[in-house]
Amino acid sequence: MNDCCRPKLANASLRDTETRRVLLAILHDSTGPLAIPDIVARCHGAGRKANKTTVYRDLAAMERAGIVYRVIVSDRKQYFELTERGHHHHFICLECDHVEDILLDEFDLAKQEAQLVKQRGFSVSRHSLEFFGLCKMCI
Amino acid sequence: MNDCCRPKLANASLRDTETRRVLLAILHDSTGPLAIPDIVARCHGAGRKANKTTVYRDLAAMERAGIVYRVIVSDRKQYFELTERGHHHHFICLECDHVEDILLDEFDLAKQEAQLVKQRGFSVSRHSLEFFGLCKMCI
DNA sequence: CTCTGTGCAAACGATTTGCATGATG
DNA sequence: CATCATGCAAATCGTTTGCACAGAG
Repeated sequence: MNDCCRPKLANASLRDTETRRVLLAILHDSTGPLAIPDIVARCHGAGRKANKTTVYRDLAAMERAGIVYRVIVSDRKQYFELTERGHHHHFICLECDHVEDILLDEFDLAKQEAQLVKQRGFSVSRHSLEFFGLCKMCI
Repeated sequence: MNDCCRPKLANASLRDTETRRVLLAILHDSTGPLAIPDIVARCHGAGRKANKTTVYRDLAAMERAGIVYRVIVSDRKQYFELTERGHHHHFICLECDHVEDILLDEFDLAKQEAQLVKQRGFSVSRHSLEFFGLCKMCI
């Protein structure tokens, strides 16, 4: 069932372990980015009693390999999602911390980035756009 | 010198204390949002040996009063800036964590927000847009 | 004088690190 | 069987809380 992950790991010269396969399956089944404590819980729920340290290290390794993406969202927790989901933005509920994907046209953000490079001398590698508010459950 | 802060505190029915005046002066002198550990250090540097707990509480109180704004930027640290700086966006250096203000036209972000409300049923109260990369010092 | 602000120590929660053991390729 | 992955305990670091004392209005 999780066999679809094997090539991803192999391509990245990462060893094929049960924990990594479960992690990828969890991210695959999610409709939005997940925080690590949550991922650890789901891991245990799925019958894989992985240690949190391992989860942190595996996600970091898979991020280095480009398989997962670290989402810089709100304070205090880091979220992860599958890179294959592609670039998009997020809506974050201020009440329950739920994070949901938002797909937008990239309007003139790219142009703005180019301008930053020219005018301020930064090297801009990516951007993130988040909307904050209350989700349907919390309104 | 910090007397300019007094009316702000009074208007918010917050007591006029040395720590609060120093905090406002520090934020006033900064060209971008500051993280609390940094603010505490600057506080001590300015001769006000305020306890970090007090700094956390004062900034929270001033945020409640609308005087300062809590910036949701990267992970693990919360940043603050003066509300009077107005709405803008940020550039964050991935190397040194330096945060700098970015002024952009609000292009169609407002329109996008309205769409979110209509299409997804969220209540959106604000957004944040950040650009990540390397600052001039770190390139 | 009363209520709010402050300091200190301890608690918390996410994340990281060191080290010994286990499994993969 | 060499190398990489894992588990466990302890350390870090930003942040929060409880409680007693001090200062502003």
